[in-house]
Amino acid sequence: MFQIDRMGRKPIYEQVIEQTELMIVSGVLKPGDQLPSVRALSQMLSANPNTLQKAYAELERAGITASAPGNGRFIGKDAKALIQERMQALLADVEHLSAKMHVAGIGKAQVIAAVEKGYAHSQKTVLQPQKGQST
Amino acid sequence: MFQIDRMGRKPIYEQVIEQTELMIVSGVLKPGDQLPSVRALSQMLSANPNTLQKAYAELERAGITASAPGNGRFIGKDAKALIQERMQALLADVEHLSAKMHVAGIGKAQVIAAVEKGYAHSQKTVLQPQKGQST
Amino acid sequence: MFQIDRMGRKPIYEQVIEQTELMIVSGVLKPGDQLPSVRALSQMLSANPNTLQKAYAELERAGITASAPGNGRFIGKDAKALIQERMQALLADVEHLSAKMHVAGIGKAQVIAAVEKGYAHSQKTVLQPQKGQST
Amino acid sequence: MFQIDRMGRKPIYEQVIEQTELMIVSGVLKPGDQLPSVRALSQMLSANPNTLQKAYAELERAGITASAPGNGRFIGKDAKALIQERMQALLADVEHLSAKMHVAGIGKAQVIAAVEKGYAHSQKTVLQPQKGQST
DNA sequence: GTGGTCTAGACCACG
DNA sequence: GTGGTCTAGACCACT
Repeated sequence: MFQIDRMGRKPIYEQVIEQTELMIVSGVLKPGDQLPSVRALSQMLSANPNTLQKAYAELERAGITASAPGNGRFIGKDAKALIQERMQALLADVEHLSAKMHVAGIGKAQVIAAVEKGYAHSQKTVLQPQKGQST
Repeated sequence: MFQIDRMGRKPIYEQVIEQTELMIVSGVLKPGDQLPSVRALSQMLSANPNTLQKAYAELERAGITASAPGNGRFIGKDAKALIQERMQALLADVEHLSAKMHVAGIGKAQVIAAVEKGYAHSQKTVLQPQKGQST
Repeated sequence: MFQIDRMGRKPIYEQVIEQTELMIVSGVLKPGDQLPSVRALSQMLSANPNTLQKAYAELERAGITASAPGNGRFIGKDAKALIQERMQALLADVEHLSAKMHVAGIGKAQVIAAVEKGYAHSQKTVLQPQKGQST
Repeated sequence: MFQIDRMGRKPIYEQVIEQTELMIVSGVLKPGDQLPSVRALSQMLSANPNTLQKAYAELERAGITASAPGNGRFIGKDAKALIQERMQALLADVEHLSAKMHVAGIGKAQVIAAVEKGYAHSQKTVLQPQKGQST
């Protein structure tokens, strides 16, 4: 269910957040679904419960999940919309990367080809954690 | 000459590296040009000399600069080519971002529009440090 | 009869207590009236009987209700007075909130306007559980 | 500088957040000021560094502070405005409390008197942690 | 020195 | 069983 990369700069809790968000936005997890408990998830990933607690806390703060103490943690009603909205910010990243590549003399065609490739392989690619931002 | 952002996750030494590379690849700095000394730069940026030493060391390790002890530090002959090669890795980032956006339901057209925008404003954009990689 | 919010910080048993008190103090429930049994209420709210047991126990401890074993649970004679007395403590909360707002530069007029608004809409407002005490 | 109440429901990290915000909004702390380091504060309050880290992280997430790793943590430029905006939410609490008191038969005059009292004693009151929300 | 992350283990309140 | 808070102690990267 989760795929964690312990090496690499990206902290575990961020990976959990990102993958949870992707599962929501891609429909694997739906509003009302219950998330694995911190303890259960901590066993699955063999990570410390506190680390997962931190991940979940951040999802809750963003309004993506809601917790009912004693009952578990659930995906909120507007989770998908909230995430999609935040994902719009990725466009700014693409823009910035494109600017760098332009300056570096990389043809626009190559960049667009990369975009196409991403759209083609999305399922396979997205659930694997990326190795490390090369910037 | 350098524009650094003290707040924000990207470490100062990485910002110095990136901006130096961008200045080389965009032709502002040419092979044979001399870089400011660690001490001089440390005053310009009011940053710790160790920090800049680290940045320069990494540039040197990558073969981008060469130091003639006692004479200063210069941009290497193949600097531009080396950097361009490394920048190819950015394509993988674009691909990964595209995959995420596909899953999030963001249209391919929007992504390509962002690419176009990046290619249009490259000069203005690139020298400003980006706020934070959302990935 | 009861309106409970499962998400949100306020525990269910406190919500039951508070709403029971409000119904008493507002005259919806009168001394001698019988409360629903733990089992019945647990079905109505689809909540754990232990939770409601806890709520009732606290009401009883405060002298607001009295149970005749085997006969049910009834609202005590002085229930209203007792609750009103406890509600005086809310004045301290208002005072504390006012102090914070003063420091924050919020005008006294705005605070008083909020009080007026509360007094105007009391019926509608009070039976809905509040989202979260910001203090 | 900080006044912590270890008993009572309100967690330490929330108390630190609240008191920091109050110090900012009341002008004791100004934009650009440096906050005590997590380690220093952890000694002052004889609390665990992680606890304070959590408090500071939340302030940062809200845009109230900014951290420069290796340099310390500073109060952001718009800190005061951000907090004031959030404090507007307290008006809703006042309104809700007022509604409850109306139902409980507490005179509006008493409530307004409490507001006045709060505005009068704000300095003394606000820096002391409140004992416990009576609701 | 600074902030940030992680582990380990404990305790509490809630249902 | 659940989530939430706290402590203790460690490690890392950055300045």
